[in-house]
Amino acid sequence: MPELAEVAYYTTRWAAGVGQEVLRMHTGPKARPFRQTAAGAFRALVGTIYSGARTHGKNMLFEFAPQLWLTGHLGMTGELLAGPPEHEPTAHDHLVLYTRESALIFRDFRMFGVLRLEEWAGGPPPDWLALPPQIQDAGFTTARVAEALQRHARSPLKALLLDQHWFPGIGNWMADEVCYQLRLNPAVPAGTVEAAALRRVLRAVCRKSMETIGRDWSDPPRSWLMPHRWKAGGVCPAKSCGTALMRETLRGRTACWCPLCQPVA
DNA sequence: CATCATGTTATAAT
DNA sequence: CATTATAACATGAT
Repeated sequence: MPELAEVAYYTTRWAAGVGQEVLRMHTGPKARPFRQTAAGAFRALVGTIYSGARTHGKNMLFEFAPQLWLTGHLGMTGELLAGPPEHEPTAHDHLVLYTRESALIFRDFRMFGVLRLEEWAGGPPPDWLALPPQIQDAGFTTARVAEALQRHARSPLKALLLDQHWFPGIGNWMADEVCYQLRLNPAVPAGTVEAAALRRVLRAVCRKSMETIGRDWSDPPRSWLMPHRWKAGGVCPAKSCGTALMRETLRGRTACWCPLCQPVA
């Protein structure tokens, strides 16, 4: 499920444990969520203080003082929850951190998500700091967008938008949304796209998503493609359009677009 | 039973 | 080497 704003929202659910000591923890029996850091290593979190979270695209960083950092992402079906201190882990709760007042839960039935633990003093670990500029950041310049478009000139626009190195946090529905708002077919070659316009739409979509979904899971505007793209019989929300939306597999993912507003060129 | 799912990554092909 | 395309991963819903 999670893209930029969904990931941001999920991390806020762990705010229930901020400032509290980890009294005990639970790791589930499945190895896959722990393919990068062995499950046993997470015992080191017991006795630390959970001091807060931040996100970068779909990546999450949680600080446990002193100098332990829990990182990872939610894959396709991951989510974070806060439960009562007596929470009984379900089959899909791969990590549960218990504080005096709450249980911080990492749940992911499909297990494409991953959890890592890093020890680093004096701030976030180097691999976190080395992540590329986020779309919301000042460093996300038109020149950078232009470089991405040029280097992947023959790639379909939507496929490039899913590249986390260039467009951190963009996932399937956001990529479709950006194409829709640009009135460009998802399959147009990236090399034909105007960088400044793409940057403007990307930033607008990210900002509004964070203000709605990211803040309280409220709905993005009805004028967006997003609320219509999966509905059976979904139609283009543009005024005086109403055309049936198209769906087709592009580079292994389902793309959705309006054939009238986003013609194939 | 077959198909599909809001993601990432290794590997193959150009 | 750089870029583009595909398959695999694991599980549940339809």
